[in-house]
Amino acid sequence: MKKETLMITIKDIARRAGVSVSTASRALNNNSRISLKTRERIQKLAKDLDYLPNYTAKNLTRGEANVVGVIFPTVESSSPENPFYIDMLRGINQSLVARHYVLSIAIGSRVEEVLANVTAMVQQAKVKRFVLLYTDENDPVVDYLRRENLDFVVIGQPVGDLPDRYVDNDNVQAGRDATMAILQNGGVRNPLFVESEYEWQYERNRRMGYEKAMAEVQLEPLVFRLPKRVSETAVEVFLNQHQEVDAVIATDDVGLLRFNRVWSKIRHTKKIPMMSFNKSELLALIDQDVRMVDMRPEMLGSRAVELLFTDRNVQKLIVQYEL
Amino acid sequence: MKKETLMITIKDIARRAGVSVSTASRALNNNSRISLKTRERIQKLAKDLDYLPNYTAKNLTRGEANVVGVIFPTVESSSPENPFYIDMLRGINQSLVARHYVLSIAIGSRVEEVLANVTAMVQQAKVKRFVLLYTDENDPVVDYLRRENLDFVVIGQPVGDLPDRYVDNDNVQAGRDATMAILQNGGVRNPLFVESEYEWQYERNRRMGYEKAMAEVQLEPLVFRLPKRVSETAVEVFLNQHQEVDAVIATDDVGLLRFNRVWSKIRHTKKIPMMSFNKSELLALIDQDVRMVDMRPEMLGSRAVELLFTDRNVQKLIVQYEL
DNA sequence: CTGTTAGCGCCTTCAA
DNA sequence: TTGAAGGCGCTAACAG
Repeated sequence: MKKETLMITIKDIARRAGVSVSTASRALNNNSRISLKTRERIQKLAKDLDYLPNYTAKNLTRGEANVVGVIFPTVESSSPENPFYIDMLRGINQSLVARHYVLSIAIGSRVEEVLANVTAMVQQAKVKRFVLLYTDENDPVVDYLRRENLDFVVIGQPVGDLPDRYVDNDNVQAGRDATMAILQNGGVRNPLFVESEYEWQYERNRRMGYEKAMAEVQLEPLVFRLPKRVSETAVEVFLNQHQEVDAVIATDDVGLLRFNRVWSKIRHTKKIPMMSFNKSELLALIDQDVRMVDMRPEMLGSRAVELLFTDRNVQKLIVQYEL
Repeated sequence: MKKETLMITIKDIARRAGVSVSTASRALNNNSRISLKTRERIQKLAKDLDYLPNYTAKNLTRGEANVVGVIFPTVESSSPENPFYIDMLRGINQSLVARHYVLSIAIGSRVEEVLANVTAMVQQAKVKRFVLLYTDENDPVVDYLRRENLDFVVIGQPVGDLPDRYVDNDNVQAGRDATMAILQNGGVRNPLFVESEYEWQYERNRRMGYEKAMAEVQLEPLVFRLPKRVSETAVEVFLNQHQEVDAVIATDDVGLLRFNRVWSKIRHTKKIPMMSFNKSELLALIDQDVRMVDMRPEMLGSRAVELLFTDRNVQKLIVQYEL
């Protein structure tokens, strides 16, 4: 083993402070059994000596690593190709650094890979806490976490009525607010709601909000689900049948982009208000008046970590979006 | 400390095998000082008992964590909002899992955050190996890694002529091949090269390849740099001045999308061959015959890890792209 | 309130 | 070729 150049341990602290190692340890951990005076003295000394605890040693005695595992969806189950994920990572990491924890990730192209990854983390690296960046029904990974009684928090509302803890936006409310906002534009009476073919939970919720808003103002809701294949015809047919559409709310940027492609082709003169969720540089590519609801992915990430370190009876946290 | 339900240690193995702990340890590490016979016997026993080494303990004695830190660019220095990164992560992780290593990430919105993140990893978590997902001149993070003599590999060719080890595609060759391929389309004589405003190293290289190819076939190269602001006018002006353009090679998908937006507006009848680097679902949004060069980000990731675990005099690895 | 002692799981020098 | 003993840095049970 290559010797560290210089590395201050509690031993050094103990010696220099003229106390035993255990006292030093307790003082550094702010144990109330040590007199406040010596605690402060030792903590100051530690700071002066630039003491940094060795977490690999701590982990050994704790039986848990100072690591939170972040689990990515596979390509099939979701779309990890989404910038949203990077933002969430940044938020997660920010909260972790503050707690002297480290972010580790589990990622793979198939569920089995991911599961193997997670079990390795648990069994060999002693990771006990996880953040899931997706929800999926009958997910073997979640099954495993539950079975092993590990701590985990999901980002995004779980589909069933499961007891898992989660962090999410209030997507129903967001859908409603977005609709109301777009109706502020003078004369808008027929905003179209565009959703993807995947029926994500958040899409369902945003649509509910949309429908709620439309009901409130006594307008007829109109929903279009983008077809699986990226083809123009379906959209074109729909738009021809619905000449009345005078605004659009899409569940995400790519959806709006797909829609706009057809719109600008067959209605190229006409500008209408458009709305999307999540800010994205892609929206700059749309030659329309686009507004967006920022779901604040960073905040979702950092709140997830907070929830993870709260006692287990706190079930969920809602993150406020920004219009 | 919560007691583990059941956890087999080398002690158990040693006892059941009737040998001492040190022999068990050595046998499991395939130390040649132990007779092949007992080595095999003990390894078999370990497997039968589902023995898994405790890496937090190993790490303590090794003085190094079984962790590789993956460092993300900040938003300013690059664009982490790129799906490319997720693919690289997947590749990196795949190689790491095989080595019983874990992937940790350092990410932040400002360089200082990232640097703090990295130093914490080094000092407190004993991480000694890193993969950088970006290159930047005068990067304090790289400075730190060099100064501390830590092992790191960069993905993407470093700008200066620095001694850092890196993994990259042969972008010059890729640019040449892409150009040659597009020239195969009957009648193409004036393929335009579209690059971003950022002057990334890989763009420069691809352009070099493009210019090389054009020189070889004695055609006049034509390069357009997208303006910073997402505005149509510059592109439009350029296209009006260059009616001859009959094919496009863009350095990335968003660039092609931006270009195509104008193209389809002012030349909407005309279809031309287009080419982009990196596969991307966004390209499906272009109503043209688009081909792409797959730079194989997963492979870049996994090769980076291999390089990281090779002795330091191997300087670089080139990953083959796919046309 | 503080010190002594043992131990977490594994590795490695030293001795046989 | 193997074993005994000590140690990595830190924590915790038990004394005093």
